[in-house]
Amino acid sequence: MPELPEVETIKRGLQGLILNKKIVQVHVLCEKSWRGPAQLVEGQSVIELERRGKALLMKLSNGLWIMTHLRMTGQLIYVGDERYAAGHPDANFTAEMPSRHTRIYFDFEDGTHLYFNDLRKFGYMSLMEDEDLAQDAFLNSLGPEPWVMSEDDFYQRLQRHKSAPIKAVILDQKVIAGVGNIYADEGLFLAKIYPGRLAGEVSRREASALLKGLREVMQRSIDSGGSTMKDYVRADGTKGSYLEKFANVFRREGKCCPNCGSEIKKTRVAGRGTHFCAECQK
DNA sequence: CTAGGATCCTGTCAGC
DNA sequence: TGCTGACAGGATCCTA
Repeated sequence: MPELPEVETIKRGLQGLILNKKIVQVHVLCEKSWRGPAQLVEGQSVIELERRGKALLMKLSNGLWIMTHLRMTGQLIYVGDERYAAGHPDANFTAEMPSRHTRIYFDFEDGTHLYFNDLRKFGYMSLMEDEDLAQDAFLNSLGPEPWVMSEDDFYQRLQRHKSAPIKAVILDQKVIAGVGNIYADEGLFLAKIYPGRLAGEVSRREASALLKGLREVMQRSIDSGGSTMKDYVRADGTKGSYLEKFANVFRREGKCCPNCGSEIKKTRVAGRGTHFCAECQK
């Protein structure tokens, strides 16, 4: 689930909560979810947080890094006097920690905790040295961040995958970093491009609109605080969804297109659930 | 090199 | 109620 805006939200949220706090113990409840000698983390503190695409990097005081990839169902939950939960939105946001989906957690010196939960165990935390980071296959193959890439570069990259559906191409992290299923659908909607169109059929002008659309919807998500506990549980206690804050089509099948009023459809493109307006997106 | 499908894992939901 | 299959906000590995 967590795509670029969600990871950015986590990064910003944790910034004020865990920075420079000494980690006294690491609990690895699921071996699959952790890579590296966990004891090297104990006694250290997080001195810096970074994000690359959908990966979160925590730099430790001893120079090592913890790279976290949340994949489909990962979430990070900080519990202290205040609680901060972000990532894949589900009932764990408000549940007692650790829960049965907690894979790893950290105890800080001040008695607070950080929990890494991941229902499907696709995500992981990896302890790395500078050298490992420099050689990491995933990080090295990442395409540029949406705000860094030029429109020309984006168009050229699309042209390298002429016979794949445009949606499949923008989901490819080697093409552009951080786009996942939600923002792919939303960006294509804003650019008025049908997700199944072959990338080779996308014009230079449309590519430009698509890059702008992706930036716009991601920025809107980041500005409104991504997926956190706050919007999962509304002030009145009812369950909300952060998608309400920016989504025009995602998980809105059967509802009205905010643009033209016709019915939003759901189909499959590139093996993924895909939402679009057949009137607006050609 | 690209494109497409299976795969990792757990849970939920629709349909019988 | 209980079973079965489809599907899920991701990325990799394998094959053609």
